Amino acid sequence: MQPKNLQRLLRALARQGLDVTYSNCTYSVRLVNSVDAPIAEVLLPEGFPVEAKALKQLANLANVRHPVGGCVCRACATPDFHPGDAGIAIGSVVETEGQVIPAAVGSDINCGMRLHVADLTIDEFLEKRDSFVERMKGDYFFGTRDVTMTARTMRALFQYGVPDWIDAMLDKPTGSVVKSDLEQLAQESERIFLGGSMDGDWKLAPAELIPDDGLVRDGGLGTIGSGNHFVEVQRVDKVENRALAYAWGVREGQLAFMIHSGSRNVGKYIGGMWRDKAKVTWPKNLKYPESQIFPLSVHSHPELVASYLQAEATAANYGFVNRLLLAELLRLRLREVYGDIEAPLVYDLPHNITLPEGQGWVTRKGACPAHIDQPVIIPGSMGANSYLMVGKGNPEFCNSASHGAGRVRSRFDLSRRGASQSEAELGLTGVDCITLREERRIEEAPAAYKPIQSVIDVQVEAQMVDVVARLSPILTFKA
DNA sequence: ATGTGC
Repeated sequence: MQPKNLQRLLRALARQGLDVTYSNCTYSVRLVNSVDAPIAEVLLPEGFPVEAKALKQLANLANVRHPVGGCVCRACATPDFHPGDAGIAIGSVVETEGQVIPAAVGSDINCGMRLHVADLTIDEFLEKRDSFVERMKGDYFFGTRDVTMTARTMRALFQYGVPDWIDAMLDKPTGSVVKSDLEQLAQESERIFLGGSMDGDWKLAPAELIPDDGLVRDGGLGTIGSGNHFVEVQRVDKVENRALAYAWGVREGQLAFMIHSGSRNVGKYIGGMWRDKAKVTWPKNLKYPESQIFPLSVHSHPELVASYLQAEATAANYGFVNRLLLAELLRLRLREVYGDIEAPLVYDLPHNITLPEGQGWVTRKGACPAHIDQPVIIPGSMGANSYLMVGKGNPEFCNSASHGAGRVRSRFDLSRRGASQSEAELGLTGVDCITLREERRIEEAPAAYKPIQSVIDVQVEAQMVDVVARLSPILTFKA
């Protein structure tokens, strides 16, 4: 950006109550009237406009402090940063001590990414594409999937996630998923972030999903969800780090599939409930903070902090199992159509979660953990490349990376004006999107997002991550 | 993000 324009922009931001400086693709921001709050940093690819609303939301987040005790030690945002409609920007990371901020995770708890590879060439895949797609449409769109389980299995899922869910399934097998190899699933759980297991309390999960006995009727598990969620078949296009790709079982030319989904209605329920519970802990004699972001303080409500973390964990566990089941359905159909091929898990990790890190907690909303030597999965928008990366553990950006390319046009804007734009203008030419809803293709069209390459490049330059492999899209399921 | 809203 031209220095003259930049100066004008920074002055305009100052008039909106934001103290912003710029250096080396990084905006440093805080509220003008809050010099004691930590300065939050935002890395953005050069040439992209910075959104005042998102900067204001980030500065608000950095400013959250429970009057009884607790603080934000650090806040930052990743280059896919954009405003969120619940007062927290997507792409925000916040480190706290003595307090947790339920709203900073929001309702999409344990939204995350899962990647598998398969030894099948693209030509072999495309030969029977239509038959494969029809089966997947049945599973993902028409509810022909069958992932029933006993009430006891559901309690195990909420309490400790993937490993205990597998144990309970082995004990009392139910539903079509028993056709898959549960022992293999148990071995694979070491390739899931935290083993796919967080310390939950099933009593804090939505009660209607846990009957006293009998089978659970749950419409959420094994469903993609809407918005930017997807299941995509891809090709391993280019390996950039041969040693790591080999260690992770990834080779050029392989078929891959990538899953972007979360905890569905469970996270929505838990997130909404605890955002409200946090508000109630604000001291009665003090006026609410202007940001309307409420923390839970360890100093005043230690039992609520512990319960919130356990409640969040039930939703996180549900999210891990949901992605596992989405992958398992795909793997079952892959075997039906293409024969008995392996499709091993590469990695599964969340980008919407609170984790104990350092002296307190790190809460990421639309930001991927990128600790040193750990796998990172960054999806591009529909029709664009996705990336398997490795974390570099950069403390300046809270050991984090982006969770995608980042919106530049709102869903509303696309649904209102997108319909009148051509396929080419929306960047949809050549995109194979399987969906029952035409508006989904438009709302999530490539034109709604930044180009992924510049978002990847700026993070590599900032030493947050390195590229391991580039993946190109073959076809995308969007519900 | 959400069997949604503008």
